[in-house]
Amino acid sequence: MGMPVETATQRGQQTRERLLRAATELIPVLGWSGVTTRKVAERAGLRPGLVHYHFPSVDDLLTEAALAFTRSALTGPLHLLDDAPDLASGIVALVEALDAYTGQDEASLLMVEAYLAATRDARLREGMAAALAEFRAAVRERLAGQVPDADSAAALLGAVLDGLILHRSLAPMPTTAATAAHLLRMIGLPTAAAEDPASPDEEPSSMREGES
Amino acid sequence: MGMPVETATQRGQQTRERLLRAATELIPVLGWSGVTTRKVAERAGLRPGLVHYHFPSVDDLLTEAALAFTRSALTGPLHLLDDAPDLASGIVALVEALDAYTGQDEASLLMVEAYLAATRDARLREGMAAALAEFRAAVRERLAGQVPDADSAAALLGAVLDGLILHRSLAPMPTTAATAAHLLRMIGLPTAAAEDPASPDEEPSSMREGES
DNA sequence: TATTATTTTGGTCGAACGACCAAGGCAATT
DNA sequence: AATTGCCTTGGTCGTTCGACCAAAATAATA
Repeated sequence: MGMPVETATQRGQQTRERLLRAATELIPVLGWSGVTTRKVAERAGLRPGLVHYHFPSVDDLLTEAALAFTRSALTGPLHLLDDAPDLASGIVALVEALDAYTGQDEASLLMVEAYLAATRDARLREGMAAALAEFRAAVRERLAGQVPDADSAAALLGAVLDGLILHRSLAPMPTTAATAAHLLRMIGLPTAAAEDPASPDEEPSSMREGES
Repeated sequence: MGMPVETATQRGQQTRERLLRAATELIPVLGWSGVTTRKVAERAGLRPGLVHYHFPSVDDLLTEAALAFTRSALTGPLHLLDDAPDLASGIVALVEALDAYTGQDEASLLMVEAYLAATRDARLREGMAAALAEFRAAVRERLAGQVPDADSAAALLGAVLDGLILHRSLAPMPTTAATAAHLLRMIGLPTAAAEDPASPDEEPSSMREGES
C-alpha cells in the first residue's frame, strides 16, 4: 500500500526532491509532454518505477515541479526591489538580473512551458494564476504612490519580463541599459534624466538583426 | 513514388491546406508534441496516411503551419500602424486589436508554442527568428525618428505584446486604455497629454486579482 | 536483536505513436 | 476514350509510453 500522501523518512524526501529537480531540469529541454517517467528517472539516476511511488502520476510530478519553480522565480527577484536605494535602480537591478538569469540556462523557459500547460490542466492553472497574482500584488505594492497607475504597471511589468524571456530564447539580445530606461518610462517613473544612456533622436544605423 | 516537392493539382493543394489548418488549430489545444498524425487527420476529416504523403514528417507539418501562422500574426497587424493618423493612435489600435484577438480563440498561443519548440528544432528556430526580425525591422522603421531609441523600442514592443498574450491566457485582464498609455510612455512617444485616460497619482483601491 | 513500516526494484500490460508501403481511385492530358 | 501520373486508402511494423504490481531490500522501531 504505497500512498505517500506525506512522506515520512528523510531518504524518501531526498529521492522525491531528486525527482522534482530532474523534472525541473528536463521540462525546458524536452517540453512539457516530452518529459516521461523513464527520462526523469534516468536523469535522476533512479529507477523508473520510483516515480509512481512518490507521485500519483507524471502530471502531478510536473505540476509540483513547475509550481515550485515558478513561485521561486517570480518572488525570488523581488528582494532586488527592496535592497535598492530607490525604486528606479531597483528596476534596473531587476532587468540586469534577468539578463544574467536568462543566459545562464534555459530553465527560465520552464515558466513559459507551465503557462502553456496550464491551458490544459485546471490544477496547474490555479497554481500558476495564484503565483502570478502574488507577483503582481507584490510589485504593485512597491509601486503604489510612486507611479501613476501601479495596478496595470505591475501587470505590464510582469508581461514584459516574461516576453523578454521568451524572445531572448530565440534571438539573444542583450537587454540592459536601454531596456531598463524604457521600462522606467513605461511605468511612469520620473527617470533621472542624467543617467539615460540611450542617445535619443538618432536613426538606426546598422541592421544586424537575424544573427546566428 | 510520392514526393510532392511541389504539389501540382488543385485538389492536392486543398487537402494540404486542410491539414495545415487542422494542425494550426490543434497546436494550441494539444501542445506541440501533443499533435499527432492521427489527430490532425481526424480534425481535418481525412485519413491518417495522408499526412505522410503531403509532408515528410509530422515535424515538417507543424513547422510549416507554425511559421505561416506566426508570419501572418506578426506582420498582419502592422497595417494598423500605417492606417492610423499618427503613430500614437496606431499603437493604441494595435493594443486594442490584441485585446480582441487574444480573447477570440487561443490560437495566439500557437506562436508561444512555436517559440518553445524552436528551442529543439534548428529549422523552426531559423524561421521564427527571421519572422521576429522582420517584425522588429518593420516596427523600427515606423518608429524611427519619432522616438528616442527605435531599435530597442521595437524589440521591447514585441516582447510586451507576446508577454501579454502569454499572461492573458491565464489571467484574462482587459488590456486597453491604460495599457496603451503605458506602452506609449515606454517607447518615448510624447503622449498627447489630453487623451491619457489613466487618472494618475491614485492609490490602488480594489484588489481584484486572481479572478476566475 | 526482532519486528514492522517504508522504500526500492524489475518487470508486465494495453494503448498510442511515427513511419512506411502497396494497392486502388481519380483527374487531367493526349 | 485511353493513358498517365497525382492522390488516397487502409493497414502493418517496431517503439515508447503511463500505469501498475508483487516481491525484495532497506531503515526505523521496539
